Amino acid sequence: MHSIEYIYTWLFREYGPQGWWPLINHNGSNPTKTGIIKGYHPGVYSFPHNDDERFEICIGAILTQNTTWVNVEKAIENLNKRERVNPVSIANLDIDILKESTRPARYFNQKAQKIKIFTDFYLKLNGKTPKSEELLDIGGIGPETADCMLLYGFNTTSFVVDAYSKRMLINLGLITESATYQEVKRLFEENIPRDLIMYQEYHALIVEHAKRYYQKQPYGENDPLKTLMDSNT
DNA sequence: AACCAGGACGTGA
DNA sequence: TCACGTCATGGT
Repeated sequence: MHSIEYIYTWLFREYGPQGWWPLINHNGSNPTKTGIIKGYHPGVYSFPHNDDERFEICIGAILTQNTTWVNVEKAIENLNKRERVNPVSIANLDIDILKESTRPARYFNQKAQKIKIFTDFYLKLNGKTPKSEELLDIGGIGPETADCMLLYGFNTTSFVVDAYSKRMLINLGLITESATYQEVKRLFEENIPRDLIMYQEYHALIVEHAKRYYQKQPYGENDPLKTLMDSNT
């Protein structure tokens, strides 16, 4: 078994199903997770159930750029108090109200603009699944945000790479600092089965694991997974 | 009180 | 290409 698949097996056995992507309108929760309020649905893979939920995932993907999820939840809750979070109401929502509501999620000027632009794009989709390149061309949506939308919102088996993934793989000796987004993405995709649920769980599991061992420097200092992998070769 | 979150983009060399 | 600055809240 390749190390990439071994890591997944270990993480899943350690932390279990993660219930991503969290939806704040969903009353599920997982108190074992770090710093979580609500919205996770561990072991349930039927999401999104409708177009509004899909849209909420996409908006959340934009809001969580370089930001903690608890702050994103606050932003979405703020929005939810004023408007039902769906494409039409957000498209018609005053930009200043949007900024005021999403303030806790950082960079609110930029993100409010991004959300407006994305919402117009979303409405034009008419239920279709966008290509990755289309998402990247909108502006304000980079590779990770696009992959999050595709993987969790549109159920497309496109692996999500983030800063944590790189940090962990560097520490485990599987890549170097110079590895690009696409290179890391390919490393994952070429070494695990092309399975939607596994893609979804794997990225979520990395975040959960990294929150514990890869937040403060020196990164991955007492990562039990590294100790295990070092002793096994 | 520094440090940094589930990034993206513009700039100048 | 790439290293670096900007964006600009809130928890630990």
